[in-house]
Amino acid sequence: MDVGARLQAIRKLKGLSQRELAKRAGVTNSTISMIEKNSVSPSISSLKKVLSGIPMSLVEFFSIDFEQETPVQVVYRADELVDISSGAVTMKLIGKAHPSRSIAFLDETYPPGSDTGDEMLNHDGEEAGMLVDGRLELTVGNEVFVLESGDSYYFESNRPHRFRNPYEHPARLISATTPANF
Amino acid sequence: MDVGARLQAIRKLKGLSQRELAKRAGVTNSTISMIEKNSVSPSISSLKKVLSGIPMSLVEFFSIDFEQETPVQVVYRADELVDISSGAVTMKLIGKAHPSRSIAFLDETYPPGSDTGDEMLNHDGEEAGMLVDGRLELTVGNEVFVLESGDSYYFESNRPHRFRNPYEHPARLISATTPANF
DNA sequence: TCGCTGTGTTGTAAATAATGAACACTGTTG
DNA sequence: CAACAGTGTTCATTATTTACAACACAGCGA
Repeated sequence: MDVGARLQAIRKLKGLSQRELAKRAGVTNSTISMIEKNSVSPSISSLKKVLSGIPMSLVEFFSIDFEQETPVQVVYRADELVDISSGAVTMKLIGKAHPSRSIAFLDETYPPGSDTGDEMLNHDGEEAGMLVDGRLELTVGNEVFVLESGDSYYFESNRPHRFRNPYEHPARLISATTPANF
Repeated sequence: MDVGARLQAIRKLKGLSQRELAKRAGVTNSTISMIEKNSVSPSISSLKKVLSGIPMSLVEFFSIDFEQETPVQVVYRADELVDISSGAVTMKLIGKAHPSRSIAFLDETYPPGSDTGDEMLNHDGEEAGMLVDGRLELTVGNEVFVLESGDSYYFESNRPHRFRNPYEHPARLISATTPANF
């Protein structure tokens, strides 16, 4: 969805005219018009100024999702999960029919010897999980933990982290990440 | 945090020089320089073009949080979870030491005959969960489901929902809700 | 040392966006 | 109908941003 259509949709949702918004934002109505018609690409400062009249932040502006479809499916049977595995680790995603999920809820299985590798993620977000079977090694930052069945974790996704199973038995982990990066 | 500092921080995190990023993005190095020094306010299309060389979306760009989180507890042992039970249902919260959590990750146990009652939740958000033991009845809207071990669910929190265990054995559910309402 | 390659920082000219003042259109009101 | 207040659009001018090219500086190897 382009910037113009986005702005227009938001403006109309708020019940504002181009002139009204322009007045509140401290710009001219023609500016709003041009932006909405995509005949210009506004500068960050301009768009910020315009949005201040709503008011709305840049993040909100680009995040707003206008699709508000009613999610059809609620329950997913054990054999209905989407397999998004990469490598040895089995990852099954819950809620495949959900259009714009905000949680990535996974059922993960780490066979002996498996490893997610070192990830350096910068984006915002948090993740939590609980080990329901087996034993698993978790590294967050420069700390190494050994999770036993029933143990859990919670950390910021932007901290470098890694899961590894150096043990003899497979480990089963149920995890949740937000925002969903799948 | 301003746009210039933000771009510079991200660029350096990715280990790119101004020229390298400029080349990947299809702009000139001076553009990057000016933006980072805040001597200009780039247009949306320009910034988008620049970010495409990272690559990164506008949402991500404005969302990234550079605050170095104070190291908090990462791993929670099985006996360290916070019991937030109300009534017969046992609910244990993961990540008690986490200052401002965005996920409520719970280990829930429904004894035979237990029931969350009819909840009409107004708050926004989504929730997902997986049944790891027993059998549980889930009502969402006017639909009733019977979850077996390994089954899962995903729905919008604002839909009326209810969990109930009319069976003989306790049911264990692992769930995630966002945003966290605890 | 010199030359080279990388870095980021400037001028100046060309491209692009914002303003201010029109325009055309609609619905309302006397 | 005619005057009016509202809407969004368009155009010439002004202001801002971009590209291109040069510059200054730092590290490195012959």
